[in-house]
Amino acid sequence: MQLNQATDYSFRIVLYLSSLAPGEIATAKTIAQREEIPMRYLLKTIRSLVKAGIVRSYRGVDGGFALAKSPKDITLLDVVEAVEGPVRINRCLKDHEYCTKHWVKPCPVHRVLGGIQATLIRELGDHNFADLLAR
Amino acid sequence: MQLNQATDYSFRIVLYLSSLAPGEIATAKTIAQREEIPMRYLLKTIRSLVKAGIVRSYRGVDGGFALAKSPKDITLLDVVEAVEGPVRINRCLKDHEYCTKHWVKPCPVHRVLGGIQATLIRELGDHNFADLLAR
DNA sequence: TGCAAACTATACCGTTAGAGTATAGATTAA
DNA sequence: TTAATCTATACTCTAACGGTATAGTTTGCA
Repeated sequence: MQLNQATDYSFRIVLYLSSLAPGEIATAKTIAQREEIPMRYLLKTIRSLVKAGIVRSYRGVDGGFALAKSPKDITLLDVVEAVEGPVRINRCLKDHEYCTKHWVKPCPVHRVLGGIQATLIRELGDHNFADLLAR
Repeated sequence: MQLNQATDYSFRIVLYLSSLAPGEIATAKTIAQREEIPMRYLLKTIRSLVKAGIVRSYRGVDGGFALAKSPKDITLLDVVEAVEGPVRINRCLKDHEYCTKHWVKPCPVHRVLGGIQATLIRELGDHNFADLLAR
């Protein structure tokens, strides 16, 4: 029931890139040092942000990373899903095999957890990185 | 970011015990069969519910398990915490070492996640097993 | 008294996911 | 052409998860 380390790093990566001038590029080395993330692990982790269209990468000399869109268009949810995939707080919400055991209708736990998960997703989606920076 | 199998089993165990007459005892074998939980794993898992004061155990012949209190006094949160410990959605909310890196005040991600976690905890605490059964 | 039906305690096992490292390769500016 | 960067893939180590095994304790009852 916990976001993993890569996600936590990713929050900090995106927050840092959000603090730069629009379009400004930072190298992996700079980000790693600033945010105290192991360099090679950062390189691996940031790939999911690139693939998700949150971060853009530039190869070669003077290359590096920059946000692919405006901080206000990136939410916590975007980052979580980029790194961990869809938010599912319980297996029965992922695989309907579970929880249909002794209930004709989906079991009540199933339904209530579904509601709680929906709230969680909504809240994560409600916070973008422009707002975060402003605080 | 997912509740584990033991927690899911525990929801079903408590829900089943809630459906019995007050004070009625069910053996591990019965619960295991009804809820399709491996018997030995159930015996291990249900210990945390006993230790948390949610379930009472009775040893010896005619022994078994029953709720230690009324279903309306047991919430989803009680069960989650009994099995997994306190709900912490991010490491920085567990260990203040993290996230204080480049911020004098706690970092904004930290603070927002704290709020989201509070909502999650409140919602889990809002649903008791009497309500769940009634649905 | 002794036995069998239950739970308890502890320890073990196999698999998977998480966190991080390593190596070789591709791209690009100068 | 070279050096600075990112990319791809694969590897390692550890801890947690899910489950099993064994031996022990408690209790009702014949």
